[in-house]
Amino acid sequence: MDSTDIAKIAGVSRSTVSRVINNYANVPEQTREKVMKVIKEYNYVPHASARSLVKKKSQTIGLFIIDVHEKMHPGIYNNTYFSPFTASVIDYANRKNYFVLTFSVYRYDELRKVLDIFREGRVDAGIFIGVKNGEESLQKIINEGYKIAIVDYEITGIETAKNALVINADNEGGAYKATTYLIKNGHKSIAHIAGDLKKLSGIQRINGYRRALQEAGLEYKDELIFYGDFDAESGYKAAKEIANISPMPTAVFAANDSMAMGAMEAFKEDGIKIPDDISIVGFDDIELASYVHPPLTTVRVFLHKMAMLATNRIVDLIDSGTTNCHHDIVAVELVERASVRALR
Amino acid sequence: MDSTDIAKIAGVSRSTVSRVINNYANVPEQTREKVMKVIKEYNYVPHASARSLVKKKSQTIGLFIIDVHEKMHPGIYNNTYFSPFTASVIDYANRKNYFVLTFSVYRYDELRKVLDIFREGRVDAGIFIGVKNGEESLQKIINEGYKIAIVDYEITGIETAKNALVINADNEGGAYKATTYLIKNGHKSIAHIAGDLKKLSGIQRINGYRRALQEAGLEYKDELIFYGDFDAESGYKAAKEIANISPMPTAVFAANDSMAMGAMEAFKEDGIKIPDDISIVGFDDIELASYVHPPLTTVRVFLHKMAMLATNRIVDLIDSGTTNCHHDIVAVELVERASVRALR
DNA sequence: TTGTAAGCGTTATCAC
DNA sequence: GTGATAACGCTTACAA
Repeated sequence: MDSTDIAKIAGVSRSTVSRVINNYANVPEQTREKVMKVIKEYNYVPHASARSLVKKKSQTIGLFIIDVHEKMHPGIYNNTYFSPFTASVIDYANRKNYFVLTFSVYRYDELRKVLDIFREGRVDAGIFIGVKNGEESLQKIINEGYKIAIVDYEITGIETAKNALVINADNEGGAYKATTYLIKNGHKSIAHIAGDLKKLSGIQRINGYRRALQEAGLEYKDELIFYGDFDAESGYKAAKEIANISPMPTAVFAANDSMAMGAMEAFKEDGIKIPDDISIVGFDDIELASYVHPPLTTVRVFLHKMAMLATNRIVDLIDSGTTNCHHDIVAVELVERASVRALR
Repeated sequence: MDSTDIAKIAGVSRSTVSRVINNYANVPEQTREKVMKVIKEYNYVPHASARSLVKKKSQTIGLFIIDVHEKMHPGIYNNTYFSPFTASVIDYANRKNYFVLTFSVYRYDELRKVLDIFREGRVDAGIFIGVKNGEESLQKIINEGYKIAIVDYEITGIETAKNALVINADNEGGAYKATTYLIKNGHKSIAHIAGDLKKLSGIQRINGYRRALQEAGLEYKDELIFYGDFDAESGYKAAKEIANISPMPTAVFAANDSMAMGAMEAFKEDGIKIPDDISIVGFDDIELASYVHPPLTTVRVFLHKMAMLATNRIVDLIDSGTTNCHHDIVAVELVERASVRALR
């Protein structure tokens, strides 16, 4: 059942069918109804490929979840972290009549294949999350002029990036808040479990920690920084080391909740009580954070809001063609739970 | 940069370029190399729409997450439950060179739009999860002959469904195991918080509960059945009612973990200790289950395995064209944690 | 207002 | 082996 058939049955030409389908102004109500009746009757829908071939528009946006881990447990993809982001992107895109093609990238070399997806014309734009800062394959995509929105990223070479926009959480501010919160609670020796410093959020969070210390007149000590990778296991390892410091720091600021939870587990194993013996603050406020014991004090990131911004902005970019290169910074908020103790 | 350009530069015809791209046998190594060189040099990739137009194949499968709730908190999509399923589908599909178009359906009437996605030729096949049993819109899709795999569903009218396959967890067996486990632990008065009985899993789980009771010679009592909808809130409400029964049942089998956790919260509020005062078993083994206190004893469903089966089966169906209508039942396993107490 | 015809970028058929 | 040529199903000038 294609437009030719519909045209024949309705007694008009293919062009007229097309005009009706596309809601052209210059078709009289009478013919419109006549054609619509046949369209409804035969459940005619224009073929997507034929349409995008001529319109040069696929009406779909690509969602690229980059989830690379040092050691990959093959077959186990537990990136529940991206779940609210993904769900929101799909929802907002669908609302604006866009389809979403989702990809998971588990190794950086797979990112090269992503470029071809754009070249094939399979997507009109892309949304990226989880990319390490300055990633070469991504820069290539930007340089070829494809429209993309990136979460947790910093675009270099701004003049070439007329079609790239960026959405970040206020990582620096959040880390500052978290650390300051610990300081206000009387903590003076605060360790930091840093995240993956190849990611913008990793860098910004350690910076916020540092600034809070400095502004409070506390010394930033290298031996209190533990380099993780945002995974729980690295938080666990860091905590094992922290437990061996004497005197032990009274508090830990972890760059995300997963590492905070890994650390909690390690402390628990060693008989170190939270928050009695050590306080801990995380970042992200993932679903689990409120379920662990004690419930984790953390910095809430509004991933769904970031998804909304990314999607709406990129759709605007496609639809309007404007090269209004945005950089959004989404506010975060400290959520106090029970993993921090006030000293003295 | 299209095939015409490549052809011109390489000094051959479009047909030859096509033959090279598609790895046809009858092109000599020399021309192949000559053409490939140009293709590489100009990063030529065939246009997806043009290709699927003529091949009548989009090389993408649709993933439809049906997530309808009675009362929808607008804008908040917390379906972390589907996350491992989604991630696995995408991964397995990508491995077999398929793309995945994902949709979330939050209201049943939106399901009608899904049919058009098939008609548009946007997807070669679809995978559905979360549909209520016998859903009309889905039956329509099946009847029009589209290739689909459904999770948690029962296909009626088997002769018309040559292209539909089904993947289910062993819900009945799992519920039987869970209930029997409680019985073996000395429980005789076991309440059941049923799930959404419009879903196959809801029905099968209550059936397994019933069979376990019967085989143990225990009476199935209507007043011990509480009708929920798989959401935490309904579990919470059920527990509030259970707490008022006297004598209170010594155990509860909830048809999923969310309801079990809702129930735990309610019991906690009422000062009812788990497992001291009441034992509880859930179903699914979602990530949270091991983090709540006490850690929840539950029945593990291998969603990623079901995703793998669904994806591989549907890809086979597309590629081979065979109408080998499968019905898989994926085994489940009881995971003992700390929410059940042995009586006496 | 409507129809004819060209074109979107491929692949498939058929000669040569 | 390779190159015309005709589809694939649609939109869009252009003509009428």
